[in-house]
Amino acid sequence: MIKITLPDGTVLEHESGVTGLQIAESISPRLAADVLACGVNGETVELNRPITEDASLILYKWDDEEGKHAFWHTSAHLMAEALQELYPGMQFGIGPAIERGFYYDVMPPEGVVIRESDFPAIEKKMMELVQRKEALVRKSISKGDALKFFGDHGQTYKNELIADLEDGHITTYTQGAFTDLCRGPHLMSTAPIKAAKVTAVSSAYWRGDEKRPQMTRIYAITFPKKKLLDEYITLMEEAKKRDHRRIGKEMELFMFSERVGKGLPMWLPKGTALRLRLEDFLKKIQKRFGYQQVMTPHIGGKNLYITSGHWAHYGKDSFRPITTPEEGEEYLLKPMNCPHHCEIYASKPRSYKDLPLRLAEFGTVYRYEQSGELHGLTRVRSFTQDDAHLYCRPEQVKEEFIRVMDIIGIIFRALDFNNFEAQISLRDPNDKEKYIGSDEVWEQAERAIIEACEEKGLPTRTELGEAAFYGPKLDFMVKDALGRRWQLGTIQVDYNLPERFQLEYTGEDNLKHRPVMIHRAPFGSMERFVAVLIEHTAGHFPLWLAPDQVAILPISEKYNDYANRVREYFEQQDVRCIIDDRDEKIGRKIRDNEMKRVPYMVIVGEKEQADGLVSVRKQGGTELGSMKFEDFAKKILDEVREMTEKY
RNA sequence: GCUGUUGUAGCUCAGUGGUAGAGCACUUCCUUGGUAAGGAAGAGGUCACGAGUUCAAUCCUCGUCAACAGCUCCA
Repeated sequence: MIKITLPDGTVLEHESGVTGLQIAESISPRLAADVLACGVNGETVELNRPITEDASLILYKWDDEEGKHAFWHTSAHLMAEALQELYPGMQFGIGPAIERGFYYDVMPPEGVVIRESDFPAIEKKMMELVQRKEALVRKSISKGDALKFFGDHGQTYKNELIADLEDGHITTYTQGAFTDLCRGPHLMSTAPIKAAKVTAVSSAYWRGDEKRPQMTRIYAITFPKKKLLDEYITLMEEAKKRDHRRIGKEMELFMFSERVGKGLPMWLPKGTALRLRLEDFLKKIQKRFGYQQVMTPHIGGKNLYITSGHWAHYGKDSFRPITTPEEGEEYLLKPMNCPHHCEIYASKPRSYKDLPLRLAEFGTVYRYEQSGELHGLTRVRSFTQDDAHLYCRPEQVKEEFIRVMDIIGIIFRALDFNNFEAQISLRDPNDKEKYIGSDEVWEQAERAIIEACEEKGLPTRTELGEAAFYGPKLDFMVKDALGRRWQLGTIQVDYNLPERFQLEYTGEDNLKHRPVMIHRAPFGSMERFVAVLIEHTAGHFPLWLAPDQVAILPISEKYNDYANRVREYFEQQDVRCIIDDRDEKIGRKIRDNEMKRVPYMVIVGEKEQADGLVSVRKQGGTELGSMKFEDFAKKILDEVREMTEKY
């Protein structure tokens, strides 16, 4: 007999060789029907894998990540089986489960291109195969046999994978006529898959390497119930409606022009006003935290970037240098603000008493992003960083770092970004060539970040190889409407630029010392931040940011005069309002996008006019009753003050 | 940058080898008194741009530009 410990601490006794499924059956038939996979001593395995020793057991259902993962991983095999039947000679790469669904990288036979129009056939074939309720059979196989088997089937990509695997640890899974190299885990059979949708096709480099062949990547998602698929489709449609590119156009926040150039956004009046409110908000906070605003030019001499190391690192892939009538004179559009700020630091002798020196600038920078990377406002070629550089003594690094985390915390709280992730980005220890600076300073910088996060108790994820070339960073990531991750706030510790710019301060000991530099941008860039904010709020901005705060609707043209009087008062009080006063066109604008995202609507008619009132509704329809329009304006201003001043 | 898809009215999109359509928005008129409206009429387009094939190209072919999805990249 062996002991099986369940997550709630219950210990069950079972015969050795018992399976997860049998244990589920012994608990309840309902559970046995729902369970998809199980975790044995922390390893996710199939339900029919015999358990032969004392173990902790978790039964995973659809609602568990592990359950979904096994479900979608099995679905990837199912799709591959379908593709194998539909396209004989298809070669397979890898087919993992992802956050939402799964994909399979395939190399179609010569001349075959898979298009969106082929999706229904693939879905149909998958559902047809499911009817056979095929079991997934796991088999350990020797490296030699594996190479021979997949070689015989013309699967060169699989063999490339096998070549990297260790003999004795190779397993395959077979369902029906399809056998795949795979570690698992899987469902016991394809039977629970009740609905499938192929969602996209695109290409992907084999093993993520630009120099290797491009394979066809087919994305799909499956569900244990048809209803869940319908819900998913609805959800995706809803998400599309929140796309910042769409809302930005509707609300007239920003635009692009082919003639200006791709990736070069232009802020329209309403978008500009919104952005300026965000900037003012941050400026106020920064002032409190001891920052000083500076302003620097949009270009800098080429030598500046040779000094900083950016020319060597990015020069080739940047906007080309600007030349002048002067022979040999070259300027670069600034791709970041740090070198300019370093020159400000170096402009006069600094004492330890001057530190930390905090220089802030809403600095517009220009980067020649690959054309395929451009995406709405989230990835552009000109953008404004809410940048600042802190120059401090080495022993001040941690405290300064923590103070920046506090600022980011304030911003994220004020805008209700709760679902962010903090990521510590370190350098790739196997590719030190990519980075500048000695091991010693890198370790120092990495330690400062890790310790600061620990001290603040911030849960983080660590990514190797994601650091900037001059230093490690802490990034705050937020997801957009479609679940794509974007980096917003960033804090970077840098021992290298002070070195390259020979920055110094005089210490208490009257000797010269080198300051440490912290780069930081709580929003990241105004463009990206506003984009994510739009998707986060679906364009329903909080009152203090909303382009228009109140929509005024006269009940008929007779009350236009009164409505206009109300509007004038609101405008005097800096309450942003929009009025629908077009003669006899009652309610036209209301329906229109111009007004539908306005937080408050006031209705004015006979009884309001008589008593100097407005009837107030909140967006969405909640009636708030009537009140004096002066009182309502005050209420709005109070509400705004409350939102911004508590931070 | 790579692979694939797309580009038709302000917006969302349909369509055809013989010079173009819908819904919403817009303009005008009508209706509408507690409301995030309704009716009628009208106005809007070098069918992204350039070249080729053709008697004839918005449609077919090639190129350019831009957008979208994914990959690679992201100071």
